[in-house]
Amino acid sequence: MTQKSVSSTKRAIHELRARIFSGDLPAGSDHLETELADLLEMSRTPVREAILTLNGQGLLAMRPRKGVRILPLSPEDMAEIYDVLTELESLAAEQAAKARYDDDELAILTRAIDDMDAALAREDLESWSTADERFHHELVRLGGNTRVGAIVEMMSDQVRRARNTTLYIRPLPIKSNEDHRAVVQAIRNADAEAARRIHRRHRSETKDILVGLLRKHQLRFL
Amino acid sequence: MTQKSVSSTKRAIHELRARIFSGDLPAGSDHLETELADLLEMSRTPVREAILTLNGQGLLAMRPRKGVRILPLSPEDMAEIYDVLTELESLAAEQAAKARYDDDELAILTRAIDDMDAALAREDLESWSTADERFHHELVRLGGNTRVGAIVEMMSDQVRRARNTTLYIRPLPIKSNEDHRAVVQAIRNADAEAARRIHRRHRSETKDILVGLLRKHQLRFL
DNA sequence: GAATGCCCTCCTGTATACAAGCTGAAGTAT
DNA sequence: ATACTTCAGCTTGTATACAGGAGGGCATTC
Repeated sequence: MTQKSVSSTKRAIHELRARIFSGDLPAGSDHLETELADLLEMSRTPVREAILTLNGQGLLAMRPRKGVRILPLSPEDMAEIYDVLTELESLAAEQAAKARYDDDELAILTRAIDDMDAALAREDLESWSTADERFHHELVRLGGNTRVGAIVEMMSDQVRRARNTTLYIRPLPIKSNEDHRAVVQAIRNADAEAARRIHRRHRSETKDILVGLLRKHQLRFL
Repeated sequence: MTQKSVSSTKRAIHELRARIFSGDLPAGSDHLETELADLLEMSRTPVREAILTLNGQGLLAMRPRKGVRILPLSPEDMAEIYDVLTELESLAAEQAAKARYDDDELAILTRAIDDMDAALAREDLESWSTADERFHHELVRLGGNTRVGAIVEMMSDQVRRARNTTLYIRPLPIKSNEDHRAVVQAIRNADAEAARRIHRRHRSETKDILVGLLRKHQLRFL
């Protein structure tokens, strides 16, 4: 059973990611390789490979002899990441508009928007959040640049914890869907410049809100 | 001598990178872990860790049982990467302008520009290329966003081989420095919008030239 | 001659062994 | 009391052992 259906390394990556996002492995905490190996019930080797991978994705840092540190997120980190997301997602919006997708292909976007509306009506922030994430993810996919996709995913992972925290202290994102609809409309009209501009402003505003929130609530490290 | 001054894993990463860039490990070629371990005169473990790292950086792909493939670069890849570079570097230019650096701090940029001029006068393309790289790297550094820095470096690495190839078939980049100077001037004037716009156009033009070149010369995989 | 199936090789994934050097603590000297 | 030194333990980095299974080649059959 040396090679099972899914490799231990992959399991380690997924398990560790899940535990980081859930706060099970809290931001700022240190963990020895052996500790994590015991936790995941496997040897150090696949754990080490997972650590190396997650290190490359900016989720943790390897600090020789002090264990791996689950990287905390400061307001400055949040600002950096949202600046990257702003640039790359608005590029994606522009490219999606140029690709001239038909309504069928844009249906996932409008469905995500509808889901967000529904979730907001129920004040179900979890659902709103996942639908919002779906919208942005799908937008990037339609942009068609696989590198942009990979980078955006990585950056989204890095802010995931903070996103969950701010979700309940941020103002209700009621205006958000106006922007989303406008972006989709611009894409539908093949108005690349508008798609870019609108999405850019949208993301930029989100950044200001979230970073402001972290600063205001003194959430220095999430 | 289990832990020497610099770890085997780091050596493996650097050696492999160097050999990939030099073409010693050619694009598209496959290599078994054992083969690379023999080549670098170390055991499979650090080689494997290096492979994992470089895989995360998009330089090679792990293909179970077929060895690691040194990833070739298609014109489409080139286009993707330059689109990312265009967005993120122009963000950096914008931010650098907002940071209000004084002439001393911008000196590295102007020096890089002068070096490019000098290299061009001698038709020394190698030197021009390294100076150009210095300019872009420094611009990103002045932008102050560490994530942008990391991503740009990663993307630059991915196109490094192709860059070297196109260097000798592309038109002499004589107009390039006009743009570079204009960007620096905009940063000096704290004109963030201009810095962004000029650098954006500059990068976008470079993209068109290089991607066009690859297509024209049928360099499908570099 | 082509197709199918079986077998063997060999590569990879994982566990384990091991040594080296850092860290922190304890003890000593000033 | 503070600073310096030494020592022991522990973590990590690296090597190695090992098994499972995939892929390719060869043989057999139609």
